[in-house]
Amino acid sequence: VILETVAHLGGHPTAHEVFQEARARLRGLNQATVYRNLDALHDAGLIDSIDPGTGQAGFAVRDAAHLHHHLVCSECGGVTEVPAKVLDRLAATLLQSHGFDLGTDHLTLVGRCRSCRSKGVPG
Amino acid sequence: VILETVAHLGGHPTAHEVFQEARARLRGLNQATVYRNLDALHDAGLIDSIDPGTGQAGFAVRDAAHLHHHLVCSECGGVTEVPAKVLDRLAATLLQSHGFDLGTDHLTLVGRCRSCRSKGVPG
DNA sequence: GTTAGTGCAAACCTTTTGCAGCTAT
DNA sequence: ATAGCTGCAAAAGGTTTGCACTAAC
Repeated sequence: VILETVAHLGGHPTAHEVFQEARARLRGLNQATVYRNLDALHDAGLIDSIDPGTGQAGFAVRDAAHLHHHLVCSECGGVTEVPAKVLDRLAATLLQSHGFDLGTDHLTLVGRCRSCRSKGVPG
Repeated sequence: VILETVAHLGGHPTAHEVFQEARARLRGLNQATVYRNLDALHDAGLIDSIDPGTGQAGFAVRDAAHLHHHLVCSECGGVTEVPAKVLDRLAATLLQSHGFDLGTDHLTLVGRCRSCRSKGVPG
């Protein structure tokens, strides 16, 4: 049911959001159970866990058809999704030079988004 | 003194590590003061704050001569540093395609390190 | 009857905040 | 006295854990 809830919510809901929604289906559901299941599903490779830098983890069903990474603006906190293939070249480079196998989904890249840049605050 | 402590520690100490070390110099120093100063120094652009995905923030003096990013292994938690210029091409691409100005230092990239990959666990 | 998963509540950890006091302007 | 920074203690927020209980094999 937890997995269905994550899928149903779409996007990248936080543990608390999953909890709220799942509890609507299973009365009496406890937050600890949600965390335990989220963790188990993550270990099982069925969901991704995401660190958006906000202090709370996000979750999403693993979906090969919609691999993407996140551009997080350090000023406004806005999140933009970019297709995973944008990092293909970088991934190849890192694999070659450091033997490091870059994750293929839900990496978080921090920077300044277009609108915050155009507001003209010096970097 | 906080700034000196971060510089003296080197690497990417956590707030708690800075606190411990700084307290050795200033008896009675409080954790709240460390957080307040770390925040102020970060706002002033003198130090970078880093999200290593461990739930506690890291800090480092901003040093144009040693710009780098972090490769964090999702299995062993090990951190490898890579020169910032590795991401130059990606940064240019993102700027062009999304108007997104990628941070130049201390980004965190998650994946699997060489030794964990060679231990042969399927990914 | 042993294992796995649950609710509940309390603990945990990092970080933030309210407040009173000190220092220098 | 006023503004700014401090210590202290307590709160906040997200997450984890101990324990007793239930359901399943």
